[in-house]
Amino acid sequence: MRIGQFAQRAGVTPRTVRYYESLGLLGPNEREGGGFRYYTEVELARLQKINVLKGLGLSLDEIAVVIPLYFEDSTGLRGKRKVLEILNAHLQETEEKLESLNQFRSDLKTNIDRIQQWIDEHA
Amino acid sequence: MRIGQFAQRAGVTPRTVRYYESLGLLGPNEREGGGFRYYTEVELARLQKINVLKGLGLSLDEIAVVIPLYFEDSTGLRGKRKVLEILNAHLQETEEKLESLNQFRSDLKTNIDRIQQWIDEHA
DNA sequence: TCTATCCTTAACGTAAACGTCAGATTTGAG
DNA sequence: CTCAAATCTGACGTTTACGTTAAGGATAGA
Repeated sequence: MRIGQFAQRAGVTPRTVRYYESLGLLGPNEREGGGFRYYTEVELARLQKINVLKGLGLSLDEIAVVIPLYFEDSTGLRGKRKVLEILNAHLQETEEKLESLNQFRSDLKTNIDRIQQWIDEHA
Repeated sequence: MRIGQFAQRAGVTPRTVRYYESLGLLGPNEREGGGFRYYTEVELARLQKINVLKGLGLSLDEIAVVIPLYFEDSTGLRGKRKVLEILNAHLQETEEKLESLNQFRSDLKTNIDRIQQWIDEHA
């Protein structure tokens, strides 16, 4: 599959795919024949994973650090320890975000109820 | 309190404060005497709230929509209904984010455990 | 073979959220 | 009163994550 279909199936533009490649998020693949990029389902899964992580608010730089874990086998003990560090930091951040988000949700609900009640009273 | 101390107590820079003012997130306050901005604890609470919302990934534009609810009394039925719409949309987004974030957290834990186990085995 | 469509690189444009000067004015401590 | 420190208003610079031409080469169906 070439870049057009590849990008479309992931819900992004070809430009985005090339940009990610330039950042090292997607590998420089086979360039058969006329210099076109060809992708497989494996690469597609990777791109979709990137989108999920982006949706969680990770920057592309952060994703570049985490994404290899899903698709490559990092080798060496020191590398693993480093990755462990990073992941634990992300875990802590994530849990703090979860807490804030729950608080935010409850604030939202309170406000919604308050306004709804005001509307009901003045209907 | 003037802008320097104000900004510092909120963990931002004076430039950020002026920027927020230009967006309408913080009011154009009293400009006693020589044209300096003077702030109170109330404004500080507002600025801190803005920081929390930012930490949750809301854009300044989105915050501009939500923040008045915490500190001002929006008036009029039509306004209330509109605000209600926006808040409900935010609530839905928030709940989706919560779900994704929980998934992300569980993925992280899985990876951490996997790596930790690998390290233990090869220690 | 022709042509419509897809692909290539290179380079400039954009929006958000500030940072960073420059040059003038105000404040407050000594 | 004096003078360094803080503040003021522009205005241009920066980063992230792409969008958007421009000018050409490759591919596939009629």
